[in-house]
Amino acid sequence: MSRFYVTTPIFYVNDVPHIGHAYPTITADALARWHRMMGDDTMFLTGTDEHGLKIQRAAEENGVTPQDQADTTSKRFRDAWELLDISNDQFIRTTEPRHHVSVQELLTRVKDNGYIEKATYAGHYCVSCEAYYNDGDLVDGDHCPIHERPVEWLEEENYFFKLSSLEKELTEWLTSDTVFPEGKRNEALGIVKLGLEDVSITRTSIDWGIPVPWDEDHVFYVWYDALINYATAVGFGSDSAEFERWWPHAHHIIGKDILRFHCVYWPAMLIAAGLEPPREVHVSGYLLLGGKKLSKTGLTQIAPADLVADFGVDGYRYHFLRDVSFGPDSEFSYESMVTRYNTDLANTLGNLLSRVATVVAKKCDGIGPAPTADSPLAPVAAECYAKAADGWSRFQTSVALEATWFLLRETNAYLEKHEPWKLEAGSLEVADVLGDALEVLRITAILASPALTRASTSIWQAIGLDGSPTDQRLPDAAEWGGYPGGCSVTKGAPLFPRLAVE
RNA sequence: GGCGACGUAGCUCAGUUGGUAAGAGUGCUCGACUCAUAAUCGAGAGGUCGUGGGUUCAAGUCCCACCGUCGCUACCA
Repeated sequence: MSRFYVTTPIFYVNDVPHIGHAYPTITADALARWHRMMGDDTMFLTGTDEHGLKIQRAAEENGVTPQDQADTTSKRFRDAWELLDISNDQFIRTTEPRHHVSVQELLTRVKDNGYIEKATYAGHYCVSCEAYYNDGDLVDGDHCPIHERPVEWLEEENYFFKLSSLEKELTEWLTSDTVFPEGKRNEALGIVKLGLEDVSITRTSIDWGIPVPWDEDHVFYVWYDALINYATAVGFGSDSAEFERWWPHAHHIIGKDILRFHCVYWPAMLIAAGLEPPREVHVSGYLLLGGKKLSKTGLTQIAPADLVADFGVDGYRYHFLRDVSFGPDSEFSYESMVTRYNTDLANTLGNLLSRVATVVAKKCDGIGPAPTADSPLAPVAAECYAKAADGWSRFQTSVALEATWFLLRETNAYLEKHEPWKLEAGSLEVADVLGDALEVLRITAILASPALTRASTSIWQAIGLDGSPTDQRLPDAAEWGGYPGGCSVTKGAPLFPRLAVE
């Protein structure tokens, strides 16, 4: 049995959940669900990032404490993930006591190992980014290039992390199979090749953060506190046996905007602390609207709940897992969501279940027959399973689902070829054809369950099986012949009612 | 300026280490069917794999240049 520890970024609580947050979270969720079915020891973590100047100021503006501010927004993320059937094992918040202990412990180790020193830092600071900028990076003289707001001049005595002394170790780590896709690994490698400068990791200008244990005037800069959440959640600083169990099996899913932090700073911190860097980092692109970043389009105003209202949880999840190719930037469009829903979910899958259920009712008295061992669909199912498993293992969710749907299309063609609705009721041939189709529905319910958390169970029940698809164990459950026959097949309301094209 | 990514059918994209006459879905055209959610099935049209060179028996897949889009980074200031 292998271990699979998957994480999403932890989301900053100045922003409410939108589809840009939901995308990596759904991806991580589907992967976690797949690995659970594979029988892997699986841990799925998400959470919220709650420290920093921006939170402190937002709280002041709202007339509440930073903790209140964090509590409110953090809950909105938990609610959003509940709505989307996110099956995270843990939800970490960086304001938790266990995280404070963990951060202080990890960075103390870094310091004890000689990787932290004191120096003065001064520069243009963007409160929104929580980052310093060089003059050349600014636009319009004094505006942050990301937020296009004026930066502020800050000068403070800080502790620095001696990143520059870890180039060799980082190059070594990045040269192995660690960052995906490969292009992103080269990008990270490029950052290291250009030469690394030591980075400031503490602040004295604010107090909404985790105190530096060896100097009470300082708190850790929010980024360095945030990264450590991945270690905290699996027991660093609190449960060494648990930490041993999960680390370094981490698979981080991130957006390309935080590549530098996850592919350079984070592994460097771990190495400096005498720990192993994460196993893998998977970098996704941006969701775009009209070729522009989500954050610049107003699309962040679209709450997942709005789309769930139109497409259902399954429709929402399926669209992002199937239509977004993990890695490159991806164009978001409502129209393509409608198309995908209608063709794959309503037509290919939903309609297949409907027609099979109807014919079983008419020709087999509603009792689903067993499949045939030598069905021509058996090798197709085996190949689709292999491709799907490969897709899931490479974080290529769209590849995995495309492979799964191929089996459904072949099954529709198989029905067309044998026309069971024209055959004699109760005949052997009609039982064979319908048994094969039901077997495909059983296998598909399992293979699609990481995406279709609800419909997969509906299909399972409609073809008369007990339990649920998520209780099945792969790869055995995907073997042809698992449908026992003799089950009562029921035709319910359409699984995915077609959506009118607007 | 330096480094890097990307550029494959109208659209969205697969193409793992170079090798069967370029793939899928969707869209479009034609035909079939009517069990089914006006669903399904079949056939077809549609690509100089950004452009131009090069390496090789063989390149979408490697090398160089250029064009386009984007990113990281530097300097001048």
